[in-house]
Amino acid sequence: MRVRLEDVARAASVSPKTVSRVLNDEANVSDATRKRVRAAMEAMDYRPHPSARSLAGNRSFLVAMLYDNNDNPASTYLAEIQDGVLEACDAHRYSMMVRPLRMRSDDFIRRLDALISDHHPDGVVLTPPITDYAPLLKRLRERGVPYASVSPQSGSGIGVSMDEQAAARAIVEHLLALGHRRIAHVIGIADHGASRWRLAGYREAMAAAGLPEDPALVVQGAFTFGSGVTAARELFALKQRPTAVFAANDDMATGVMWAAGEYGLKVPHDLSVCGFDDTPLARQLWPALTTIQQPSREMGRIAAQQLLSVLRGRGPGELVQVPFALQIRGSTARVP
Amino acid sequence: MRVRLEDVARAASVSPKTVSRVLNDEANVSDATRKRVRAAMEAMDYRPHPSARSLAGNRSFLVAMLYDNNDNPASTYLAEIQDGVLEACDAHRYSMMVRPLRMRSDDFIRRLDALISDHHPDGVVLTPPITDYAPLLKRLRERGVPYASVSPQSGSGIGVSMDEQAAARAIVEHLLALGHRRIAHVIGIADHGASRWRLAGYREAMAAAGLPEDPALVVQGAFTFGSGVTAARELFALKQRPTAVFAANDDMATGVMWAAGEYGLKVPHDLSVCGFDDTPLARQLWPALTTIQQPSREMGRIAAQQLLSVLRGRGPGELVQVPFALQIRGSTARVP
DNA sequence: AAGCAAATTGACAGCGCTGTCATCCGTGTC
DNA sequence: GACACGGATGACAGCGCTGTCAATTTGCTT
Repeated sequence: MRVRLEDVARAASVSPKTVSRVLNDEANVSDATRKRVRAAMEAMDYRPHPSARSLAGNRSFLVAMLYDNNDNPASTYLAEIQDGVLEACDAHRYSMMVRPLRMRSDDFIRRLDALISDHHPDGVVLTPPITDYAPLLKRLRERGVPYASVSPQSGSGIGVSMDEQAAARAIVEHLLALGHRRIAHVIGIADHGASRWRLAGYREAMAAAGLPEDPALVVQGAFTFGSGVTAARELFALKQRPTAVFAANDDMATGVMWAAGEYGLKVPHDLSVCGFDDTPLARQLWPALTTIQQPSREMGRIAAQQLLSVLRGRGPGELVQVPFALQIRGSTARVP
Repeated sequence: MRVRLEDVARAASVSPKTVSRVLNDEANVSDATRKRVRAAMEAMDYRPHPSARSLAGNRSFLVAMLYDNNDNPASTYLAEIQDGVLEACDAHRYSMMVRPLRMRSDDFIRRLDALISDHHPDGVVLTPPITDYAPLLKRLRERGVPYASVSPQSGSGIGVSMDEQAAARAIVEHLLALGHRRIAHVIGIADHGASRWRLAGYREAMAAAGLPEDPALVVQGAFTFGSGVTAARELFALKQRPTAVFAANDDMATGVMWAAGEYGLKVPHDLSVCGFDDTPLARQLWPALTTIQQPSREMGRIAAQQLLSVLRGRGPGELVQVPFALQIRGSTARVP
């Protein structure tokens, strides 16, 4: 039937324990033995039984990816993160499970506890916006579950982040360089780190250009297409319309472009628009959207890699900074 | 430390085996005993150790959801299915893992085998378009892994489906009722069941209205926003423009609306547009999109429930048909 | 060549649960 | 009242692996 560790041991003329050592990359196995065992495993197509490993070794080889399904970011973004996490887990033969958690709900902690008790993940990957939810982090530490975060607001811990503020600054500087002065900003959901950083970058660039902030040009959105449309209508109703709009994400930027169409404004001739994220949509629009490319998939992978590094006893892990890329496309042009 | 089955047994003054019986809802336990054991489990907040259960019982309590990451449908759709599957699995304390598989790739079967050998799922949920990939189904049967499908092309097996052809017919009939005669259709990716059914429904409705098919009005798309834009430009370039466009999904319909804006066509005044899926986007557009509501989340849940019914020995499972709902919104109006 | 520490290997128990099979008990039958 | 029978319960081994610790071998040193 199934090939067991014992069978490999017999084939390689060593004890089961030695095969176990090779399987787990432990020290104190001679090169010759290691090679022999590896060959036997290969030849027999041996697959360790995860439950047996887990039961005996008191570890699950399981990583849980947690996300907020209350007001979570675009599903595209999460799907890409998930892909990256999965890729990293696969590489080390860890399995991955995804778990939605309702951040604002009362039984958040109880559900977290249930997750841990029921599935025993060796570690978890946190995605925005739950990367900074204090009760969550506290409980994870109490229960001794290591975690890595994608774009945490606090610059500490392990995981991956991108300098979103610098990216936002860069995109606004791009608009400034095109001669724009009345540049509007559509903010994302209030307490998300992404919203804060992008707003901060906008302000920083405007201030550096010596432009006083005009409160009328900074409007609240909610990361959705619809909120972009609404925000844009508000901006277009102004006596002094902006000549450029920087929306905190691509979905809202698309909404702004949509609203521009309604008002008979041609993009980019009458209005420059830019977003943030470089979703697939950004390239499909016409004109294509100037935006910031955020390597979501890779960020997922890196976060998981850092976590795995800890789980596998390969060093403490770190907070890796990934570079952003300003994608200049057709939706931005010189000021009319 | 951890509460084990043995501890519960002691508390309830029964043997471990009896607790095991209660845990697994087995027969031959008296009501009194069952109640007593349940109470003890509750009181001690007992959580069975999944690996131990799995090892001893030779089952994993794991469901794998397979999807194609080659040309998969919108990530929103998959995310919703995933949510539904997860919900059903949670309800029965099964865990779920997601696995992307590249349908066209050479090592498809090898990867599938690896998945099974490495993780031992008790069953799998198949999502479009891999619901009908013959080599996959064959291998699953060979290895004795039960599966349930979401919207399989063949009307057999267990899982969930929706009468997409009837839905497409209904939406085209809606356009016909509004007086439209030159109705165009934008097809989805060629070999997907969704594309075929929706096209068939379109044809059926047109034929029933006595309208001969005009090949120029049926253009190929690829389920993406961009392909919708391209297809629409093609249609708008026609000497005799359509007065209505039925796109095979909302993303493409959005592309059509976008292109209409480019051409100075007002929706719905100059052009009616409708889609299929009722993605969140459909409601956010202005005008909001007339479309078919497909309960993706629920479909995921139902497919998983059918699978679980088999896994838990609760009957053979069936192919459940869910109803669709025609959502009439602002994007369709009487013919000009 | 003896002596010693370090590297390598193996024996064995046990992780927490379930399958198998034996035992026990209450009920109905004649 | 003896017997059969089915339902309820328990004893015990073992799922496939790893932790612990002891045994053995190797490589140096003097």
